Amino acid sequence: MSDPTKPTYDDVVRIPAPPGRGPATGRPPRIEEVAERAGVAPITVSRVLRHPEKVNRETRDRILEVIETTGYASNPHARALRSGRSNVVVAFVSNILSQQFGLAVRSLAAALEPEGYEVLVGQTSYSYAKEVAMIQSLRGIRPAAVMFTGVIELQENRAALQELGIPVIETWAFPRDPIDMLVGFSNADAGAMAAERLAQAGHRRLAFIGRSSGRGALRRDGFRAAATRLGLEIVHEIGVGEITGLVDGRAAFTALLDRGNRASAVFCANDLLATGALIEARSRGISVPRDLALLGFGDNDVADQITPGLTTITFNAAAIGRAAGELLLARLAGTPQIEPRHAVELVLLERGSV
Amino acid sequence: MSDPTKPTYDDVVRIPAPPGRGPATGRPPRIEEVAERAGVAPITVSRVLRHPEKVNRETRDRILEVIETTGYASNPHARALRSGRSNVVVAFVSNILSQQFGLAVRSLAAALEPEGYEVLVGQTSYSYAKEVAMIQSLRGIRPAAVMFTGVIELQENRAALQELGIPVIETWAFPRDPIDMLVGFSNADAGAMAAERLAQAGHRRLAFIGRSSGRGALRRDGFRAAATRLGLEIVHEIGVGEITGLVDGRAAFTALLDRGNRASAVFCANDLLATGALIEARSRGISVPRDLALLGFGDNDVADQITPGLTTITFNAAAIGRAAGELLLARLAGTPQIEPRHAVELVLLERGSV
DNA sequence: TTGTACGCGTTATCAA
DNA sequence: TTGATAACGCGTACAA
Repeated sequence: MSDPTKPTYDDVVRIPAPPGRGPATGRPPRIEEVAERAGVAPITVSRVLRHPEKVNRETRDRILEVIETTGYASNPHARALRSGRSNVVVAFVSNILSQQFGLAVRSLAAALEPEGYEVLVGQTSYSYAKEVAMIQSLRGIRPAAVMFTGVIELQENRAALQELGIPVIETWAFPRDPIDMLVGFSNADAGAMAAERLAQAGHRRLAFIGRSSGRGALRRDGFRAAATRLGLEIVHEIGVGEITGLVDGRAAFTALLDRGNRASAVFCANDLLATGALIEARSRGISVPRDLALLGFGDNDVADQITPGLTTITFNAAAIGRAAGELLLARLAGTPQIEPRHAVELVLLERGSV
Repeated sequence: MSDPTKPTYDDVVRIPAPPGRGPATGRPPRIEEVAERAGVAPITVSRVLRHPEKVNRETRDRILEVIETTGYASNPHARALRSGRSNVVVAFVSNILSQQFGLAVRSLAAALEPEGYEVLVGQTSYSYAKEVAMIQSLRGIRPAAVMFTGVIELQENRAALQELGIPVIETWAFPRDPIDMLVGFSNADAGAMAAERLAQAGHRRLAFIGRSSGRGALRRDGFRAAATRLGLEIVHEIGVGEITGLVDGRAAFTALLDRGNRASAVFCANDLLATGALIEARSRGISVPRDLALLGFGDNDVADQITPGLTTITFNAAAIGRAAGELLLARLAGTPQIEPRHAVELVLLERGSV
């Protein structure tokens, strides 16, 4: 198409520097220089930054002014090396492409950054090997805290994380025994809500589409249990592997039809799957919800924009990040008596596909 | 809905530790311990890790064995402090929720991690203030390199980045004068391709929907120039601010209709906008492409799953990350004579909306 | 309230 | 090819 060897140049706008101090240049200033200019010892400058209340008001103001004019910022490596602790909070997501995880990480960062912490994102890719490697690398980085968008299943990693001696937040589930702190919701309850909603709509024969490990399995188990309790029958279960896009939902739905679907309603344990299923159904002339009801979980961006809107069970991902940030700040500030579990509410969004 | 105060516990699977070495526990081993066990000085251990060719083969093998059994990994803070350089490569994305940026970062990480670099993701949120602050913080972190999913517009930041003295990669555009290295495509060409494709389909009166700053503006300018050249008329331009979801595309399309649309084809400079527009058109009974043609840019996940598929101009985001990784590795390895610009090909994906 | 002395763990530099 | 020494920049521990 375009000739990649001779692209037209883009006339990118160049925004001139505002008058005043130019860009910080050369070597960053060290604490010693700030101390000299302010006529104090380096340790006093350090105290102004770490324990301002321990420094005389006038001295502090003078030092702060020098810090301001020099643009001094302490070297994070030296700080981490000396104190054995850094201001980095590492957030691990199992899939960097997930919108929900992105929202949670974003609000975590929004909560922590004003307090001087830096949030960095790592990816575990639903792989245990990767998870082991990343947790090993934490031993060197010594972050201030770690958050996972998920829970840790490998005992080995649970132990390793505990040994780090830093706050650890697990999310996206509600296990009996979190490693340390928890901001999550019950996946079992989500599955149960699904069965209840479909029963209420009069469905008796149900199908399930979802991952057969991890959180998908937790939702499936809750779905199964509630179905049994309500006297419903689960006539098909389509297990899927890693979910990379809408295409997986289309494939799973096709598999359901290939097996001669006998269900009148389908619970998809993930909205990407549900949306894909909805698109596939429509392309086959299957009317949703008239011919078949579809219920999703997780609420991604597309779910409420397609027609009919996808009815889904969801929660506020940003609220998870926010609550995680607040828990962490409390713990890092040494607040005693923190309730280390926070439950996020599940919500049923009615949009017409059931 | 569910009672958030009493969620059901999730019975998370616990995967037992495999037999063999337990989790790394306690303080990480220091180089001194490794040296003692191997009967050498610490510096020799360091050399085995940094410049293995400078160490006698037998000595090296003996040290490597001790490293293996102890699980030693050097402390990144100490290393960065002493050597003034870390193994961290920082990738800044303007929006952590973007799928395309995610793909690029993912393949950047895949290219760099085998070589011992760690990729950390930061977010600039399309905000200059944020960008200034993050670049300032780089002075302390001293990363091995930086990548941006975008180009830097503020002269102040361009200068600051140059002063860092580390490799800097800009992407997602093709400016005349990149700060350092560049892996991008021409947004002007993308706009031109759009006009050409619509002209070829016989359209004479066009509309544009997109951001009126940044890369959106570059595509618009290319679109305008080509339209003029081809004797087409751009009868509407709908500028949008920050794009957060499909809803922005719906709103922009509605705005277009409110202005009494006279165009027979619309170029949306972003697929989220285009998909939103397509959904809005469908919900209003406007047939695409019969009543109105829609052409997008960027190819997100949804674009090829909806009906009709969105015809779009795109590129391989993963290839950008990969090429950036290779350029960086070459530079970091000190390879002389690197061509610091890499152009990625634009591709027209025909899917029925034009 | 402020300062002195020292060490965090590593690697650059120079010497052997 | 290997080692001794010092220094990276900061903050803890303790002293004044």
